[in-house]
Amino acid sequence: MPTIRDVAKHAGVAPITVSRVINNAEYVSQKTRARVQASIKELGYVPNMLGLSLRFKQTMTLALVITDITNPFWTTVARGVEDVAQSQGYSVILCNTDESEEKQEQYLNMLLRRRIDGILLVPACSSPKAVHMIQRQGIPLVILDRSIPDTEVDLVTADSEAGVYQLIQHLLSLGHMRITMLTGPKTVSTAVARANGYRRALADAGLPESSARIYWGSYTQEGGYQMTRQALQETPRPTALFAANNFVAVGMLQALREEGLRIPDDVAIATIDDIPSSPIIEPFVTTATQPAREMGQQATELLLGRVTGSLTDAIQHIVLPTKLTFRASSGQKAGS
Amino acid sequence: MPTIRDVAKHAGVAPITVSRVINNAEYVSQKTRARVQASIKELGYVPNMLGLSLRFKQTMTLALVITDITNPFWTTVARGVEDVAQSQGYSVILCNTDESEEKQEQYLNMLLRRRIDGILLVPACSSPKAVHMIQRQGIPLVILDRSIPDTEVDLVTADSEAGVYQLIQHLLSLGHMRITMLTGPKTVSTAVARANGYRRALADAGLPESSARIYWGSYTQEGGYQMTRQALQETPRPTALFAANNFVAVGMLQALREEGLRIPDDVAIATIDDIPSSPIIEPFVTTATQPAREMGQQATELLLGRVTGSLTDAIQHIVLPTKLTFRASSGQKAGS
DNA sequence: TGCTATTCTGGTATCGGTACCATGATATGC
DNA sequence: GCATATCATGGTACCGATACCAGAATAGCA
Repeated sequence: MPTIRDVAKHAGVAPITVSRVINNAEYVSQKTRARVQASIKELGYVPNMLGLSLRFKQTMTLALVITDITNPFWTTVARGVEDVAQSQGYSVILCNTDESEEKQEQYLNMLLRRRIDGILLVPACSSPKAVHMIQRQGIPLVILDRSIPDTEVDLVTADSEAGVYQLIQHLLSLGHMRITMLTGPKTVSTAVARANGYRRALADAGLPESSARIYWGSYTQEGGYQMTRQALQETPRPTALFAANNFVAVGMLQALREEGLRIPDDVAIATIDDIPSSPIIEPFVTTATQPAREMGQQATELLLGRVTGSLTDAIQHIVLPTKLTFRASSGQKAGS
Repeated sequence: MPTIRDVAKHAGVAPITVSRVINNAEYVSQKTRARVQASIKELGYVPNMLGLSLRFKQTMTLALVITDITNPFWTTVARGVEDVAQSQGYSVILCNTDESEEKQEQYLNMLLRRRIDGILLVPACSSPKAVHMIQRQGIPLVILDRSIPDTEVDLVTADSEAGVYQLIQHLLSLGHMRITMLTGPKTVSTAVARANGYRRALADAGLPESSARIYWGSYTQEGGYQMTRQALQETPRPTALFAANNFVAVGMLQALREEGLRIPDDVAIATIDDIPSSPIIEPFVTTATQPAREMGQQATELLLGRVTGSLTDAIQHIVLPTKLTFRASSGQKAGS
């Protein structure tokens, strides 16, 4: 692969002159410019970014560290990230941690060695260790979706606590008095926030704390299935179930189908984030949807602000509203 | 950010000695090793890969250039790619072309400047221009999913032609004589291959060429909707519709729902690749599914074989079988 | 013609690693 | 005690770009 020196030799000039031609700098005569351009074309020369990256300490690369790209929510976030990055000339390296702290640490170490310009991180756990490691190296960092306690870091989340609050209020207004919450692990901030939204809605409705029924599990289909099985054992049976994420909702629906329970007649349900729905039927489940693409875009814009230095304000916490959609699964007529 | 020279100075040794400690090379005394490791820790030193990349001309980076990560098929492919790459120490840069040749070219130029080690490409068009540009630079390249005519290049595809053939055979065996094919643009090889599978099945069943009804559109929901609207105008109306990809199928279902046509009683349907299906109902649509994750994995293994030089065989064309699933939408009982 | 201003071109150093070779220090064998 | 082998360490150069400064060529003007 030819270098700038090969081109220079071929054109009978100095490397720096070729550089000036490439970058459209002033002070290159028409004759020289044409000769150099001919040489570039003939040799198929492509400038090597690595030299520049080494010299000027910027790689024009960001990293997106998420739990799993096959979750449609993260897919959409990723698309938002890539769009904004691309529009400003940055590339995005994709990393899947599968919620494993070990995998996350491996990835982060690799990213630091690569001297990428900034990191978008969905933390696999609530420990601030990873954040401190990145901050110590002075790499701009934006945390996505989940917060980390007692940590000064830019953050972009959706207000799922409010989403849950409103949906629980909605269920209460439909007369449900026994609403059970199925959420994620206590180490994941969104799982805790959503449980809090649930508790707050009950309290504001004047219900005693003891009326709260919360199951802590994993944010997976299997977790949703297990928690639903347990929740249905309660006597009296809950009249409504709330799934704290879309995978939990899928497991919940599976368990309800196996039990032969009708929705919403036997049990009403609601959830956070849409579940995949077949185009042959009307979407069915009442949800509070997080604006995934917008989260990706805003997080990337914030990160690039830090990277380029155009943004020097204090730490930001951007909270985007969720979008409520009331459908048949909660017992309400669709569209209302 | 400290360099190897900073660490060397701090530990009172030469940079090369620090290098030896980092790489666990022989011939470093215990005492020196301990002192250097202490300095590394104290300074928070992280080696800079850029120096190595520049020197040894490898960046340990691959690129995945697809049309759109929000399509679940590509998402799954991407996951397969990332898994294999990660296991061998490579990172993956993600690029969405949105089927635009211009965007593709921009991305490829950027990737060449980055001196990435290899490219996985889903071509936005059937022109061999992009392939030639990459091959001229000597960058290993594997084409995914779509072939490019008259071009010598490694290729990983699914045998969707055979999948279509079998599904059409299946529809014929159920007595359908008027089957209409809704496919993608003529410039996309899979759209052509799937049309060919359709024609071959008709021919082998002894039907005249004139019995073929093929609509060429775009591989999108909108395309599927438009083509279905047109197809339903035919008299006599088709008794079965075949959608050449999952997005087309979604548009098709939408149009059929609007027309109030029942599946399979009024019209039978089948498609390539699963469409998202709600967990509240049984999966419904008869499909030939492409093994997306495996395609990503095999393509990446092939690519890394070329990158590392461990694979020097002739050009390969890996064709993976599709998986047939007969469900209710074709008029057959589920599971049979 | 001589002087200055402008245009054009190039030499050298640098970014952060490691390969290569050289050299000094210590251990081993007879 | 001396030759040789092994261990331990360091100096220099290089990968491919461009910044910085220097200097040469030309143009403009009195």
